[in-house]
Amino acid sequence: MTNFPKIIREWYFQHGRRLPWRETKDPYKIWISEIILQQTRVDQGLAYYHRFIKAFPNVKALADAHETRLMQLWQGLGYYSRARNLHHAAQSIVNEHNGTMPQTYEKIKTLKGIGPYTSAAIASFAFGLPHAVVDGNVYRVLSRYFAKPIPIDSGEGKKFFNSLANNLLDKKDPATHNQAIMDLGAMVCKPANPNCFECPLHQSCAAYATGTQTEYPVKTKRIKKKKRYLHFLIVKNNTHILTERRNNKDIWEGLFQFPLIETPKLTENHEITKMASSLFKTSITTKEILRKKHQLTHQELHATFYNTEIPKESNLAELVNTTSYDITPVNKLHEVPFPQLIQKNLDELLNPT
DNA sequence: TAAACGTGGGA
DNA sequence: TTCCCAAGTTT
Repeated sequence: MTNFPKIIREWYFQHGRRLPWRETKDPYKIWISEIILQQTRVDQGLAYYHRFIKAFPNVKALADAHETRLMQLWQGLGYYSRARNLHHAAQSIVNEHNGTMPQTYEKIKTLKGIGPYTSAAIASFAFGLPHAVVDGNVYRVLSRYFAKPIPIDSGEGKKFFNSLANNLLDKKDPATHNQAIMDLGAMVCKPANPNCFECPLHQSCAAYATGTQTEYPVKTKRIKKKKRYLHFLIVKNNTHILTERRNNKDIWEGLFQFPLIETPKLTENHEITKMASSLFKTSITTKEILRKKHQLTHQELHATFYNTEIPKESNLAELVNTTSYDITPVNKLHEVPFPQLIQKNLDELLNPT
């Protein structure tokens, strides 16, 4: 038997971080914080949390919002399906749960974007219910502490660590216990270079005893990346510029971009000019202005941006063959939620040197 | 069940 | 530069 819960609890009272979503029991705020923090570091999510709560102080405000407004607030945070799911879930809460967060683990988990981890987090933090959170931190802490070589990305591993975490859980104060084990993972039992000397558990940690900390957690899958070649066309006159919303089941769904031509391999400018011409009613030329490589988890994006040379006084609506483009005032461009690949290069694209 | 979904920081 | 990975979920 172990006094694991008692040890991490005392450590947490001394060393745990004070974070805004820990100062409240409001299920709404806890929910928002948990979604923001999925696959995201506290440092990266903190400012987004404050902006989001300010813009949407309650579930009704969120449910009533326009999706593009959500995307503006989420811009730069990544995994944009989180924002769409948040919107969907807010409407479910308003329409089917009388505007309040459901109060059992199973019911919370039925909401879009809420899986086992987030449901346990909300259930324990907001309602004090005895459900152990199992996130990346918990997998790491437990797999090291017990030196368990079961892959955490297997069905067996998930089941094993979930039941282990629940067996260890302090049923009298699940909220503190859950915060404690995650904080320990984030601050001490870190992925690389864990601070074992200051870890309250090191005397009984099986990995520490054998110096094998960095061998855990075990994972099986390796990710393979595919390369994509994206060609964005800057089409603007004196006042306006063409944009389009990404709607297909693909990266950046719900965000905006400049008119895109995608090719299966690296493509020369004159080829792009030919392909671009079919989008327009008059003949145009394209001039390359910028190339960027952009890494995603599963894709390596090779982006090329082109200035499309058109008469300064062109009527953009009459210039193009399709209605799938939006005609956006250039002075409103800063309000458009773009992926970082575009956002980070906006100034250079609009004022090419 | 495996694969896909973003971004930025650190080694 | 390149790789790993961080408060996971969906399909």
